[in-house]
Amino acid sequence: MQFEKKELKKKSENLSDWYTDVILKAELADYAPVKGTMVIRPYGYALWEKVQEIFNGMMRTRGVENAYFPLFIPHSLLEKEKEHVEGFSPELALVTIAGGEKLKDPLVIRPTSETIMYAMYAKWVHSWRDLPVLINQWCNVVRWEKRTYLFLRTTEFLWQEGHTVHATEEEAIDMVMTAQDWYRQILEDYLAIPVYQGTKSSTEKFAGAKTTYSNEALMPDGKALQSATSHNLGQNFSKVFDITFQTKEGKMDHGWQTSWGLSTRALGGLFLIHGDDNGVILPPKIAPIQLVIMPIKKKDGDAKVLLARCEEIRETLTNSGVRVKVDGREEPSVGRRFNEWEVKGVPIRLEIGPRELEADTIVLVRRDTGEKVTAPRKEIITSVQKLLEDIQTSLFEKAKKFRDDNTRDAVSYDEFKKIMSTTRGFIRAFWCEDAACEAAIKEETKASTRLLPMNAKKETGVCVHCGKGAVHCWLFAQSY
RNA sequence: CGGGAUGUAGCGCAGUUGGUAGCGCGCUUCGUUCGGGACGAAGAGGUCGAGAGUUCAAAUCUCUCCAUCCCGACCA
Repeated sequence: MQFEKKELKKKSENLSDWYTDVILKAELADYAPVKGTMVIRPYGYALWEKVQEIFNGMMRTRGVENAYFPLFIPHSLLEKEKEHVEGFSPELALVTIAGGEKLKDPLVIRPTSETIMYAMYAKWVHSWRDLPVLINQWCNVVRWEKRTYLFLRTTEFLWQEGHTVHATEEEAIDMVMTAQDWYRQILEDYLAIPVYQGTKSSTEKFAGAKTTYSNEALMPDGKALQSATSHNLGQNFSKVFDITFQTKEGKMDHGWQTSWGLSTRALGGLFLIHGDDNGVILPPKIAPIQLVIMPIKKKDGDAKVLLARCEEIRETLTNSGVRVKVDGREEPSVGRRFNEWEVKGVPIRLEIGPRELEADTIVLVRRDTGEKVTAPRKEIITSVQKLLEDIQTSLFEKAKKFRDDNTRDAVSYDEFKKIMSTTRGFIRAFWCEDAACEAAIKEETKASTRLLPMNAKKETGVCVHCGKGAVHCWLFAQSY
């Protein structure tokens, strides 16, 4: 519950120590008994609920409905799509004994739900009239990663996975693009995380997908975080799962499918990007508490009047849609409580004491800059709303500037290597699109292809590694 | 799965040549405080990660486990 600021690690000194420290101290999450798992504590979960609320609203505009499919998947079902099972088998958790008996067909704890959902879709889809199928589920998935990290890579994590079936490929592609746009909005407009969007190389794409679209964000240490992905599955799965339908013309066809997911990992990116030495900084649009009211009590002041004023302010702001909390605790001391809210990243602190009561003003302090302003109480709603907007915008702008400043062109391989051994960040470079070259670059520099930017024009160039002809500039970076 | 490190009060740590456990913070109670980490007084809190061995005696020495964290290969 309590913490010492002097124990708080500096973000500038050691990013990963700082990150872990801040997550624990801000009470966002805590380590759980099983290695690689974590408890998402109420304050952290509130962020996830906010993401759910926003994303559900987006999905509704396209008629995507929520449903729930089982946690257990028969291993035989997973094996149906060859690439898919190969992609996931190293990280599967299997249930081999249940009810005291050894199972003939082990149960897989879902690493993703394509197989179980599509086995069901096959039962439900017969006619073009049954299409499109537009289903999303919010759930947990398990991937037995060797190396884990709070939020960014945990053995079990929460996500949404949307799975759709369409009558035509055009419609499926349109769905994927829509999902990509939703992700851009969530990441950029709400989490204030600027992203590059584009397609994955064939080695980096989702196991079983025709095309994978990604949203890549840059972290302060110059590594890229894949923050959400959308897949055009083509007919790969519908063919093995027999999702067939009769067209208007009376012909049989396989459904055209998409799947797309956003996980709690995005929250990890949020903490990494916006935090500072004093803790996390939450963008106002996603912050569970946008403003905390701190009454400053004085021995000779009238506590009742002060607290009544705080209540009044709370009500005024709440009615205008601001998420407010009054910190009327007697202990610990004011300074310490200031720091608690700073670690938790509450965007605005409102201070009110005898001076403000006297002058009928309030003091507003920004979490991101520390800037302190006094405003007339009458203008509180506009002052607060403007400040919240400013904070939201400036967090995004700051992150975007960092991302842009750390996106570089590499013409030669020496240049490429130099960037990777110094600043890292995104590198734009020609690549021949040969997987062997990609692997060699990764081996030698740690950088992998992140994506081919959307609407990338065909150009004439030579591969930064092998010197053979190349038609596209790809984005490279070391990934999380 | 390789490499490194660490397990002693809630957290951070100390504990010498083996002698039966301590410090800081936090926690509880009372009082005075409160505009950036207040103060006083009185308290509570431990199978020293687990097991085995050596010894009159083990937090300390030996062995075997286990767990966690960090660094690499795999990944949202």
